[in-house]
Amino acid sequence: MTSIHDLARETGVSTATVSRALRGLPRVSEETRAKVMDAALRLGYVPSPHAVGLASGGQTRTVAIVVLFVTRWFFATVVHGAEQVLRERGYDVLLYNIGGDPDARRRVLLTQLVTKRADALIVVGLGPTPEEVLWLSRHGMPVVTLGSRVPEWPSVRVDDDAVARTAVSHLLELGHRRIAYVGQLSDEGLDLATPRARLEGYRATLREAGVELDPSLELEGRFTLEGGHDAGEELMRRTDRPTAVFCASDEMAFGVLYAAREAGVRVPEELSVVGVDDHEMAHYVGLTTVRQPVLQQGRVAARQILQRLQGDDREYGHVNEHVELPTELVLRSSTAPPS
Amino acid sequence: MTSIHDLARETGVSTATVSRALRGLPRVSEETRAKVMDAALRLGYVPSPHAVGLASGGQTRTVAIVVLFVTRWFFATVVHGAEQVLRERGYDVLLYNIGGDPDARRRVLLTQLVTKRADALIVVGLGPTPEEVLWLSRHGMPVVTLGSRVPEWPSVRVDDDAVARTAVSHLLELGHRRIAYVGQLSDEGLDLATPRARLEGYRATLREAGVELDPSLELEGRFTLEGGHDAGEELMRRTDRPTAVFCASDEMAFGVLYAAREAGVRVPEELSVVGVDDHEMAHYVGLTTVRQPVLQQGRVAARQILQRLQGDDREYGHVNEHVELPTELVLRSSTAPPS
DNA sequence: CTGAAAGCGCTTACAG
DNA sequence: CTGAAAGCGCTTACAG
Repeated sequence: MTSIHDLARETGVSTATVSRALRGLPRVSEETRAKVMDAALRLGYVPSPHAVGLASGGQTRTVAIVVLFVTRWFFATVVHGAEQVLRERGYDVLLYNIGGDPDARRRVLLTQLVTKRADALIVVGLGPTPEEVLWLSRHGMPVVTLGSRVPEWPSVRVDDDAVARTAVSHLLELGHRRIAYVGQLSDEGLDLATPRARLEGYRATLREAGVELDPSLELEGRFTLEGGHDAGEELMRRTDRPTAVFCASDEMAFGVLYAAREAGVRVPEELSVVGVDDHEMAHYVGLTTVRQPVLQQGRVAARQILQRLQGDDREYGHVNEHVELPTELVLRSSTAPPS
Repeated sequence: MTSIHDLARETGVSTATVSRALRGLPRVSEETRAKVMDAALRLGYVPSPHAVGLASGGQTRTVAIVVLFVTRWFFATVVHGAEQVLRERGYDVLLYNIGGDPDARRRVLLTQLVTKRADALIVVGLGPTPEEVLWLSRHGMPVVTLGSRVPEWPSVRVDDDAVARTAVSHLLELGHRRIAYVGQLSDEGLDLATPRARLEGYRATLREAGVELDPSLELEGRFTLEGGHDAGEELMRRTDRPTAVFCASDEMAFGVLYAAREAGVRVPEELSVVGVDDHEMAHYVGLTTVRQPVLQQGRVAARQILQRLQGDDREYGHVNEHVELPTELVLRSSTAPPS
């Protein structure tokens, strides 16, 4: 591989001058610059990021994104949004998909990342533990969280409590009293802020409306289509079937809808279903849902990181430390008053 | 940040010994090793990847994956499979989502990657141009392609021609003669191998069955749900509606199914629909489809890269240069003989 | 088993 | 405008 020395030899100047010329620094004569650029092109010169990084203080121009499951619509969309903004600004994206494995989480967050392979980190969907906050802070890693919030770091999210309240209130207003919840009940050692907040929001809204909580109406849906379908089947089998279901994600809601159809339970006449996200498919299946801006959350998180890294408030305006994006109830044909 | 020098001073040995001790190299006394390890832990030592890379010949332990759209099920799943295998072996994944933008493609493939930020590259869904092959080869970048094939590099894929033949033959055998195609017709400057191969397969199968090709039956579906829906609507409006549709992806097929439902066209009585992928949702909507192993393609591509990078055939067995994974027709309720 | 020294490919004051 | 030289944080023969 051709190095800066080859260019120096080729053009008859010093490596220092080559370096300046290549990077467009001032105080290089146009003639010299042209000679150097030409040689670089001819010899197919490409700088070594390792050498550049070492010599100029360790920047990698890389941002790591840690997600739970790239294959879920929410996460894939967030990554898409963040990657786009970061790449525009010349940053590369290192993707870590921890896939619900607590070990992987530990390895990535507590070992891998601190290895200085990225300048900053976007954590999506995980509520960082105090240990993680301490460790990453100690190693000087700038972090923004997406979908959860800790006081130490900037964050982007929607108000998951409000999301649940919106959905459940809608069902209550329609006259439902037996309302099931399909979400994620067990954490499996991961700290997942979102499922917990939505479950709490569901419970609180019912309680405040004077509806007694029924633990048998809280089902595990694993935040997947299949999990939602399993939960739906379970619900359809019951003699005291609820009249409505609040699903903490659209993908789970789709599963419930399919289970209902298979069981011959009509939606919305016999069962109302509401989801969260406004997944691209929600429109087509007529799912009432609480829409959240997903792509935008990814973009905002990326901007917060860039601001932190480059400190240019001018370009992005003032980015709040804790950004909370609005959500909105989208009425479609999967909800109606109980018959 | 604490460096190898701090550890050397702290433990009273040379940096050379510290380096050996840290990396578990032989010829270090147990006592010394323990002292060094202890100091490293106490001082929170983390090696600088830049320094390591520079000193030991430029390896980054990073593999780049270039995809078209992370948000599409196929790509997200491939990334998931590849990332998992790579991370297990200690490699990080750099994700480039070029999003159908030819400029982004140029910038990433022809500029960014060659910058030595990754040891190797997995290209997903793009048919590399001769220029790209030449350029990346010249820069010594190991590449494997997924979903396309060039003679110069290993590849993993399914036989897209056979995929289309399977789907269309199924429809022909059911007795259909007017069979539409929904896929991607225009390339927009990207070289997409898959859409082209499926379209050609569709045409060839019809031709060989003696069915005259009707250009008005080839519709643009952009490989998205919405694109499929648009194409579906267009088809439903026609007076000479086809009796069957072959969609080059399940997501487009879902769109067609929704369009049919909205138009009151019954599936499969009045319209047969077959897709490609076996998307997780296909089962629930009863879509007949040609299943391809998606996760596995990602895993195999990762293994091919690792083999190339580490040259250990033992662990992975012999990995063929060009791997073609089998596909299979999955019969469900969206296809039937024309009425 | 351990150390001194060169070297990886750049950048960056400091002189001139 | 340009160059000599030190330095970034490691690894790696080479001696001992």
